[in-house]
Amino acid sequence: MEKPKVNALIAALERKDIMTPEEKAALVSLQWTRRAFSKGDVLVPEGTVPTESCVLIEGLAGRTMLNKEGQSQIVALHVRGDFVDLHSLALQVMDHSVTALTDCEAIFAAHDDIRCAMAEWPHLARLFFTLVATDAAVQRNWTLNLGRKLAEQRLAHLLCELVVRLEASGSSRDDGFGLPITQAVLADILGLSIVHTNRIVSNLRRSGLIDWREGSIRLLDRERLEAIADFHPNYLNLIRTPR
Amino acid sequence: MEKPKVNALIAALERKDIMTPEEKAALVSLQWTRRAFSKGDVLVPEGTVPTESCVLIEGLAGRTMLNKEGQSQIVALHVRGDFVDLHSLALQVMDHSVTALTDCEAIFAAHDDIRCAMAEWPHLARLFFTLVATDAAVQRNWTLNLGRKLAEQRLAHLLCELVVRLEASGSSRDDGFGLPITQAVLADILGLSIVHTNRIVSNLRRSGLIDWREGSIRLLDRERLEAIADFHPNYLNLIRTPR
DNA sequence: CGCTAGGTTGAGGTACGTCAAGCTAAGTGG
DNA sequence: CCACTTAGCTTGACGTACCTCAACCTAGCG
Repeated sequence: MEKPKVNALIAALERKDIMTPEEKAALVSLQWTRRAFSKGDVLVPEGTVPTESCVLIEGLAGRTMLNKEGQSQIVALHVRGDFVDLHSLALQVMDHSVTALTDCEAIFAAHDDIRCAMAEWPHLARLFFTLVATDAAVQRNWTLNLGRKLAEQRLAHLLCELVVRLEASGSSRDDGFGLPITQAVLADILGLSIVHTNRIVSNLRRSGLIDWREGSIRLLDRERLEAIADFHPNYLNLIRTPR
Repeated sequence: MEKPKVNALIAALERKDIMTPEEKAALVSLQWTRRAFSKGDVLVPEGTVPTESCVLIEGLAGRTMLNKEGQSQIVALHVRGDFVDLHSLALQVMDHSVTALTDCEAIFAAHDDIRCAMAEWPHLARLFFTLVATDAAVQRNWTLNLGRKLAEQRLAHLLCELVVRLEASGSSRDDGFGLPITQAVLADILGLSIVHTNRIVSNLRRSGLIDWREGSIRLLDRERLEAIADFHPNYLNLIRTPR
């Protein structure tokens, strides 16, 4: 595994706290395997018991769950640098799948190796702990969005969150980023029907708040979007601090 | 701090994996402070930066978030034995409050002490990691419920989840448990209005599925409730296994 | 006895879902 | 080059799950 790939993870961790050279070396020296996925592929299938965890190096991935009628809900999104499947280190059978929403690249390391590194480097372990705690904080916000916000607020919140996360990972410039997904996928993220999703996207377009075409979106007025969404980025834990 | 209080936490951890006597001793030897809270009190306030974490010893606590109109959503519940505020070890400013939904008792330990114990006992650290990962798994399920399930299914799912968690913590017998909360609080958990919450509670009552009065609820037909909710307890990670 | 918190019910409104049709752009085969 | 198909987007009409407002009821309590 060439080093540049692992750098996306190291950069993500260094957004949380400064790392020692030894901690970085420990990460680099893990036996990483790189795999490429096409849009629609499954990175981690439901029902399996993973023995390795993966870091997303490129693309957009989603955690997909189904209700009993077969409707799907994407309960979480992952971007470049996210340690997507750190959870599986602690959990057993996957109760959902991780799927590629766009073409993706990911690197995988064995659970045993990760556990060894965590035992040897307690501060590294705390950084991993921070990643899982941050994921949980994002998940709580999504819960609030689905429980107590209108469709348009939900969409605005999603876009505000994504642009901040993508800026942090170096995948957004000028309030814009690649978003090559269909409105059907967006509907599954927002917990809406396709038709209603289309209508609120149109609303934001007509209000001059977003420009979304050919797989790229630009937020034309972040201040107003953040006001609509009641977006406060604290929960993303992007401030570097001793942990 | 007398030992019996810490035992609720040790019991919760031992539901995940066997612990060594040394690990238990390390937990017991932490400087725990016990505090009692009345219904409605705040255990951990929004906007603060906690320097200690708490374990719930008795009662029901909720994580409460607000939308900009001031409507509240309870995004997570905690029962006896839950390490409620382990997250704050890794995070900074609280973006929500933890409140007592019933009278509660909790024990608090300093972050620094917990970090020391985790550095010294890597397996203990992995168990804490498992707790946070499990919380996140529960949160993903709530996201699915709010996004893609009808009100009655949501309520059924909540009750099925609660009875399993309370059985595990020894607070439920014969499919019943104490639930001394108002329907207004239940509405904030389910993301519904009070009126509609009342209607679906009445539905489940009339269908002979639940008996809820005087602060106690009994699930009269768990099989049918689980079918309505599409409830599969795997995600609660209650199987003891090496972690 | 009046007050209050909580539960219950009805009537009407709204944010969303469902169904259906038509549109466009890209790809495919002749 | 043109039919033809298909995926995705868009719009209209209508249905429904849930919300809001309002009234009333009950039990507990000072």
